[in-house]
Amino acid sequence: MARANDEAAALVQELADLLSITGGDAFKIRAYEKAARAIAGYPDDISALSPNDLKKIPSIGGAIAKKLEDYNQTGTIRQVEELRTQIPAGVRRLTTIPTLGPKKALAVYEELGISSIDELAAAIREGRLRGLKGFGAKTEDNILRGIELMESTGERVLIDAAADLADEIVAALSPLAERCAFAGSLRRMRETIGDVDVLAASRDPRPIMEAFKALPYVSEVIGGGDKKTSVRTTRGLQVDLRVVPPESWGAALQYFTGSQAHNVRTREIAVRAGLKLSEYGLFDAGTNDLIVSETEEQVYDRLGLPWIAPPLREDQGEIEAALDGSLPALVTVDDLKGDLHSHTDLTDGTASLEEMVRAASARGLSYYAITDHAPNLFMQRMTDEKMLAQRERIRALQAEYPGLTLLHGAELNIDPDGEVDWDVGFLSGFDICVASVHSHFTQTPEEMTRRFVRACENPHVHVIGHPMARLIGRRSPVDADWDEVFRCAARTGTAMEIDSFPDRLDLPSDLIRRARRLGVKFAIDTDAHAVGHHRNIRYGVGTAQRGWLTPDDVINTWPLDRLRAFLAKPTP
DNA sequence: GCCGTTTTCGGCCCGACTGTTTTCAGTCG
Repeated sequence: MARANDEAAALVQELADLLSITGGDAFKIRAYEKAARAIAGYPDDISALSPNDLKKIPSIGGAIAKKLEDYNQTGTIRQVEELRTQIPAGVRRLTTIPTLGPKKALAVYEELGISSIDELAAAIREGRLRGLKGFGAKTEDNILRGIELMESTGERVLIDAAADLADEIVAALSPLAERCAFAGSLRRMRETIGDVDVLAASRDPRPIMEAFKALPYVSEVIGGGDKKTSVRTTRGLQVDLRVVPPESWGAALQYFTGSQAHNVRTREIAVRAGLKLSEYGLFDAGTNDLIVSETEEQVYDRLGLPWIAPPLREDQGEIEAALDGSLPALVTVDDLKGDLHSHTDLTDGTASLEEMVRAASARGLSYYAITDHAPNLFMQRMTDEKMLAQRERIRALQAEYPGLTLLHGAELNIDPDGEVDWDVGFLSGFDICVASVHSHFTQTPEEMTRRFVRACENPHVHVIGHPMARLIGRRSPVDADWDEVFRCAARTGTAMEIDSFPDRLDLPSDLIRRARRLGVKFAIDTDAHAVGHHRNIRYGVGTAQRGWLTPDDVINTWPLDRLRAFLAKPTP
């Protein structure tokens, strides 16, 4: 995604947030929020658009187009700057605490002058919120729990923020280096990233280091020499750049990709073979002669191992599997033939049916499911009539896409008892149904387990969407006896979703491995709400790889006829 | 502020849940 779109979207979203704190018109605020999503999800660079073209973007009218024009010319939006002088940034940060919205944030700011999360936590502990209208013991409790949840992710960022930054840095430095790539936890596709590691190969590090320090989004140079420079970006993320001689590339990439536990294991193997492995290469321990270092493949090969894909490098059994030749042939983005979960502007998506289908076609998919929300998620205002009308539009649109089979589906809501929207008659009209938990997140594990089991036993539920319903850093996963749920999913032929949204990545990789061992099949979906969300598929696939999945484990790598047979579900 | 097979004004994302109240405000999806 173009950086301008993200920055402009963030400014418009900030405008919405600030207005909600100052008590602006609710409809206006929603209009800004919708516009922010539209900008972020817009496929082309908005900084290249004229005011007239800006207005053609859905949800962007004259007023917001003018603000975007302001952004294109000045790099900011005047009204945002003005509101910032009234509401400190810390107050807006307060609204990111779960259960604390704009009204309560304004109250603690105006009554007690609190404008940071730390101050708020201290004030609660000192009992200074007592007596404040609308704040009771439970509220205090919830705020403290929310702060704790946020702090548990620490300074780490979601994978898409790190990946976008790393891609940009690699693109900027590549012309100056013989090779350039990101390594570290990002290359291993961990779900959150603490700092970004970039590796470059060159005989002349200095120009690369200088270019790196001069990047526009670098706010602070933390330190640096000839081999390594560390900076902090304007968004607070630390980036380490290491430059190595070209002949050390493979060993360096292996070393800086980690994980540390994986590296300990590979170095042990080297030692036992009379070798020494470092970031500079694989050496003879006796003579110190360099043996190999140019590619990762050479390094692993000389250690008697096949190349191990980075997402597996966690010392979670990959060394043993490599030694006995049982490493999985991991699923890749190219293996995917379809996407089974997507939304349009009929519910909370920002793109039309036609735009979403065009994007799916551009991905080279051979089947694509439209799965808008079902009526029990009341805010979406879904009706039988709307769903049936959408089906007609899909059937008509199909004629334009001979190579792409369009499936009509829905994302059903699993209610507290495990029931879903609509009766059997209506459900049987869909090609595919995803079913997800969207409410009652705090049931007991027993209730939650029963709920999922009942959903899996429903012959019209094919995929359990984002099963843990977590939002990384914002909402804890729901609690269930997952082994029990997975056994039921395997028995009933219900797939578990791997939702590719960077703040979901759900199922997470550890549970994917558990589920796979119990015979579960998976669907790697984008859950796209905008054209641009299709790009998130790389994170879902990365998570699947961390879960050791092969194409055979993933139903949307299968040819359509095999998928359809799966969707028929076995009769109990 | 956006939008239009209800077309330049009037509707739009409303109902459930929680925690605070004692009839409802705030938050969330």
